[in-house]
Amino acid sequence: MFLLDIRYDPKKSTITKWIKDGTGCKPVREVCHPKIYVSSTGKDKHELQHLISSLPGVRGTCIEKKRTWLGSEPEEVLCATMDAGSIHDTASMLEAKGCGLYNIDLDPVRQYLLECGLFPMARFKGDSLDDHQYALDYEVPELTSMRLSVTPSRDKGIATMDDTILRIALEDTIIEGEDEAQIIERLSGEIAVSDPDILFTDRGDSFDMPYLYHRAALHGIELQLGREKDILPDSCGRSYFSYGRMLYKPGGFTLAGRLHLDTSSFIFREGGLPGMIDLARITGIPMQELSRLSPGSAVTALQVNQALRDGVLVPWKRNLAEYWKTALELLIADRGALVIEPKVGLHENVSEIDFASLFPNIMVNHNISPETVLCSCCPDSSHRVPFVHYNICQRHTGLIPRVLTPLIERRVEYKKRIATDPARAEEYEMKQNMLKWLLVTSFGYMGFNKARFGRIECHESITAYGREILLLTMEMADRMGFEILHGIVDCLWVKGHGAERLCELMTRKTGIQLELKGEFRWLVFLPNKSNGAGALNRYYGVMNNGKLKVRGIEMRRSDTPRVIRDLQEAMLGKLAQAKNASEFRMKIPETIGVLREHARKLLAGECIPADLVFETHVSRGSDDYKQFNNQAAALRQYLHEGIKIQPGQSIRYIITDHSSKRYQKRVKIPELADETTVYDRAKYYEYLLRAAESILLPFGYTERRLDELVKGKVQENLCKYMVTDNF
DNA sequence: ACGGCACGGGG
DNA sequence: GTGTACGTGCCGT
Repeated sequence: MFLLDIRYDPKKSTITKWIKDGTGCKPVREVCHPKIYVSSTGKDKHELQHLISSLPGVRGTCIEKKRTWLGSEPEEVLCATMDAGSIHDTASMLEAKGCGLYNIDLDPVRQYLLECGLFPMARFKGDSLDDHQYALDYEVPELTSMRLSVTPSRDKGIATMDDTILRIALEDTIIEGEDEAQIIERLSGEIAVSDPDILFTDRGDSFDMPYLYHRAALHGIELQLGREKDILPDSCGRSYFSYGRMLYKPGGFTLAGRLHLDTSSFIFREGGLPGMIDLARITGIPMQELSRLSPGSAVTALQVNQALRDGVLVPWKRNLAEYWKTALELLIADRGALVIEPKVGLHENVSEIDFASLFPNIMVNHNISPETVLCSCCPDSSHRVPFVHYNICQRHTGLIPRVLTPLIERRVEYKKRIATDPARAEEYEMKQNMLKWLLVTSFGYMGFNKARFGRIECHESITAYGREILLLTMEMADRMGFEILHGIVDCLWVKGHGAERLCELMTRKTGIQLELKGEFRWLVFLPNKSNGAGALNRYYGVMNNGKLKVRGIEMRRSDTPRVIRDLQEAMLGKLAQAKNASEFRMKIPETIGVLREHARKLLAGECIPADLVFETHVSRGSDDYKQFNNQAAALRQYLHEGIKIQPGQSIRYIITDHSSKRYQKRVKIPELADETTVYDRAKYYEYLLRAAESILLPFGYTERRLDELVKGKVQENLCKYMVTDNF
């Protein structure tokens, strides 16, 4: 028997556990009230307890000994068992009275699991747990799954909620017909009969699910896709700022007793089902919630779980959004990682070397955690952070290292098994990849002003150690006769032979694995187009195994139309045939030929609309754009069709007349395009030249020269002359 | 010239 | 329920 899913109903204060065994999946319910904690800070404890006991929604109170911050001694605090619906009002009132409040926004499901020592996908024997949360070898239930997708009639070209359902595909079954109500009823029937554990969709929360329930409601049908009456999301989604840009998260259509998983969600894409199950087990986050989260939330969950197990309460962070760094703080934070400007141009015999999980390893090796950096118990410690000279606790291992150490070890073990257990290599690869992402995000969280267990001094300390390690590596490389071409954060590009030796030496010296990522037959670092200096993260090259590595240029961007991507791929394809630098130079004229052919096709109007589409995420609503750009024009066009795009959602458009100030003329939404739609050839040609320039700029080819070459004003042999002269 | 707007990286 | 900051290119005013 396995714990497939678990959810909380705040109205009825009940936990429902969905237990799967050989015969099916059944709900087991129990009443459960979440707990909150209150510290009295100077007031009389018993008077406060008396007051809280009398508040509405409070089921009971008691006094417990807990730590109110990492590393502090346990003290007496009040614990109130609550109706979930009353928590926020009660907390606000007590906060206004000057009380400290804890565990306020802890999900009741996670509280419950932690208290019972349970976790998603855990195995039972009878009534008792027969599993271990952090086990590496565990049994996974045999899960049955079906893929669901809905096709709307697209009456206006673009899919809308007003379209009738054209067709529903449920795994191999196609449901279609004249009568929409019948289609919906048949879907319900098919799912009830097949009774799958998982329903896979492609972005089902964004379209398929809300659309299906909306159509069902129009016919007065109460659609049920879960194993019990569905609970629909009460909000239709929200936009939020993350990763430096606006994102949009639709309301989650999670089902009762059946897992609705989106195959294009980040966690599924990166970890697949094995990675997601592994992560659900160790974080204690149920599969359906987990599939809708970012790895940062998984990291937070691990930290919160560890803190709670240590008897530490989680402070309520209620004004999370209203905090901006001051200029001084920004100055401090700015002393980030080390960057060496790349040497622009073509290079041979280059090795890329890179420290594995540098920042997580630094946090573990140097015990970096909010309560250990600048701790008050060892102010005179000789263990100091380089450059900033903070003292670090020598007596206690911090929360962050205690969370990270098992993750690092788990990943190392999975990586080992990829090699030793080829039959399950793919599964272990997905699991280790998922863990890699947790490690990557664990660093950024330290400097994140909204993180529960973040602290800017930790962030600074980590980058300080990072700088020291990279500087040491550069010194060693220099002494061994390598030329340093470029370096960034945890990675160096060095010119010379025998980089393995350098890796071995530095691994031994730092205790962190320095890996030889690859040796390049040749490598081109590209200049910044505005000032000509070496651009960080813009380069391409061919490794010894023949694989092309490309970073930063147009073809790597998600908003680049296919025509541009195709051009760059074709040009680089030619260059990739070169075995060394001199062959590379000989290949350049061929890339001009490639450009000429692509340009001819484009200017002749032979490109198909699908290849011309720009797809971007909008950061604001249609009215909030200060400038009339392509995005604003496309948004207006969507709105004209009755479609409201939320900030963070993506739009698609083709440029039809880039200089036009009229939104209907400037761009065209591809679904609305017809035979009369004509793309802006001059503009796309300009983009084509720029994309070619991105690749060839170090060799003297500017956009203008490329234009002349394409149009045939300059002879090709002249450009050959230029090339050989360039080095 | 300068501000507005969007996207990247990792293995 | 939520990673930062920054580099880069291109566009509009």
